[in-house]
Amino acid sequence: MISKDLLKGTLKTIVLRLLEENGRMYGYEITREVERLTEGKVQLSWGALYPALHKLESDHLITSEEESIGKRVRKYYRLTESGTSAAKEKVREFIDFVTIMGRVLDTGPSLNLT
Amino acid sequence: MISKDLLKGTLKTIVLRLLEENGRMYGYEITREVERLTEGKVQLSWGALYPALHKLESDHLITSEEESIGKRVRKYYRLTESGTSAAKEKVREFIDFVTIMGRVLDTGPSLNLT
DNA sequence: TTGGATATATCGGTAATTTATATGTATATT
DNA sequence: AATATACATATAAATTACCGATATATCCAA
Repeated sequence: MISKDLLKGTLKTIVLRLLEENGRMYGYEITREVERLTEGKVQLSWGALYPALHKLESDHLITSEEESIGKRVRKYYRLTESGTSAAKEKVREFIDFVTIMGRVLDTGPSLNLT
Repeated sequence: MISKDLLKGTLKTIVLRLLEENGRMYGYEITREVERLTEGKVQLSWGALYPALHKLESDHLITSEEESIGKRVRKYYRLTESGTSAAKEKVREFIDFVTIMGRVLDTGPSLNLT
């Protein structure tokens, strides 16, 4: 299990990057995919994810389209153009962060940036 | 300038690791050292640092000794035994975090862990 | 003598997140 | 047939780390 404190501030980065990678996804699917990729070490909470998706949408970084699955409604999200830029920027930001932290923590060869 | 959101949760890791590296340091010195190491890209705030130091002390991870510099009092901190373990653990935790995030963000060769 | 660097400290407010709760459908188990 | 679990979205209250501002005081150089 990854420290929740460290995960703070990474939610939007994760969402944007997954959407960039997969084209379109719905909320529940995003949490599943994160669990799969992290072997259960990261579990997004509904209480954080859905408000984050709403925020990204109101900021016009993603758009949604509802789809009916039987009687259930599923809400698919995809990146807008500015969302795509935002995704790239966020990932770059994260890499910068790790680079700098590696210097501060002097982690040596265990963390190599190219 | 590194995103403040991302920096959340890293303060104690930074403090513990710097103390591990340098033996003993005082608060002001810690902020200076972080600024130096990050070329100004990370600036710890007093409002975060001092409470964090107090917390670490009350958790017995660090101890303090006051030293008089002229009429000024300077408060040096150093790791306790459990603080030394905590420092190693925190750094390990951070590396785990980065490893997992690299997988989620699929950052490719720009972020290599060994 | 005035400003900037040194040095520690507290406090109000903010914002992201957690935990809990709500609602309803679909499917598998017993 | 009943029950539990997975699917699926959503909100609200409480928590908590952190930022920005403020306070206090010394030292030193221009």
